[in-house]
Amino acid sequence: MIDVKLLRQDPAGVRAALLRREDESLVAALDEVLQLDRRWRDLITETEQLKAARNAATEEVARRKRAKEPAEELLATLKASSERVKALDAEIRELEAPLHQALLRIPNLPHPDLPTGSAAANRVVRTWGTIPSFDFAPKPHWELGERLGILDLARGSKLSGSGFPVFVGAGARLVRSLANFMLDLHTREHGYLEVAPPFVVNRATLTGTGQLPKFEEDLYAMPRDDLFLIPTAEVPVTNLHRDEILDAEQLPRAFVAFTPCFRREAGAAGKDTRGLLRVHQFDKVELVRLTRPESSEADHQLLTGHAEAVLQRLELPYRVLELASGDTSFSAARTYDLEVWAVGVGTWLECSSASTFSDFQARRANIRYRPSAGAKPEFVHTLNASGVALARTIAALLENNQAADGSVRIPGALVPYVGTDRLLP
RNA sequence: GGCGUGGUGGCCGAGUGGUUUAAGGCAGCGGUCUUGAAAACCGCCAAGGGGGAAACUCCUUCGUGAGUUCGAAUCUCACCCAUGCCGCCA
Repeated sequence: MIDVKLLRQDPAGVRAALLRREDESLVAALDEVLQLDRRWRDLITETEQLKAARNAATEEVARRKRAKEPAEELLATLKASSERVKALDAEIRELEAPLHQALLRIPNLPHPDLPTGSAAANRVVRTWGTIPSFDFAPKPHWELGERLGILDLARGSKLSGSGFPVFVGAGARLVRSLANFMLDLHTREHGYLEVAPPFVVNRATLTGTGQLPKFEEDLYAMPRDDLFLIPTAEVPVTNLHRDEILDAEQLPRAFVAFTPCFRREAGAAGKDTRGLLRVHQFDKVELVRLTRPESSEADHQLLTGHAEAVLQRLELPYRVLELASGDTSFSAARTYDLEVWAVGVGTWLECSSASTFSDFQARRANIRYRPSAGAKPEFVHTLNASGVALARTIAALLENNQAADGSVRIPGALVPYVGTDRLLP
């Protein structure tokens, strides 16, 4: 949620910042908020003056009752003013719901340093590793996976529909190995606290991180219980401290969680959907940090580095993209995408997204900290990065490490986990 | 699913219609004392919002919502959450 006070102070500045998201409809949304807020403040001022008078009179009634003095004429006037207050309160409540809803649908302000424009304006920050070359035509991962007997897309479709891959044998073991490798790296070397959260969450939790109310269509829902499957571990983990006031010494908090992620991918049909490129369920190791505002930018760099370390140890060539203002997601202020090159499909695959949300999620989820003892609570900054998503990483691993005979080399960092250095057809 | 019990500030916890402007304690902050610390004692310590240049001032909040009343933490109704026992169950 953006800061309403900032919007009141500098509506033109906020409007200009939001327009960098390349969404013209935001002008009307902001105007609606400003108008509702103006009306709300007028009403609240009037009502509070009335209430102050009423409270004073009520106290006088109490005093007279105790002193056994008559209070009938006061009670009569109080009845009238009390009814007036009740009517005004009702009017205020009717304004607050739409005001709050409108605010929840306004995205975060993009960081001033972002390149302006749509995805075409995304900036390559750096690249790492060497793209492998072959003296044969490299196969896509779905062919390699079928041939190795580790990936069964057809039976996944039978069970649940397309986009629900089944990993079998060494494939299932590879999934487990990757999860353990990443969790070990982040807990032992990067200082993260491992969390095993629920995969099913309520509306308040999804509102806290920004998926609701605007993106309900993207979620798998269980209407009978009004619960949803998590699209990412970011949702339950960021919300761990929802409605809490943390001590300054508790920051930064650094969590790592391995969970499945469920995404309806509504409207994405047909685009890059083959094999493991875009699926409805995939596993992901997620990193989440809660920081003091002044250290969030440095933390963002650190966090991105932690995700990169995974790809480096897996020997996967990648590039880091800084997303342009129009390509940065709803809640984020700034995002670096990590894209791995996959030789079989011949494209960059997004395996991680490392974002800072400034105080946007903290404001929604009401996550605060006390800068020093006795000081006013302030909102923390929240950040997260995939560290990393498994499906596309497996696609790249299979494709980049394939041999002419269809076997696949396992990178050294994974060998202790997988128990072999090569998968054979 | 059935029958109970409960939800009060950062935490614990008292409070059944009007000096509750929420007792008391813990934690925290400041002070006295002390070579220093602890202890003891004294004081300060909820959040959100409105108005104001500021000093300050006002309003709201006792799980949530609705109701009764001049007035609700307290009474009524509904819901949510937690918890105990029973039932079912990996």
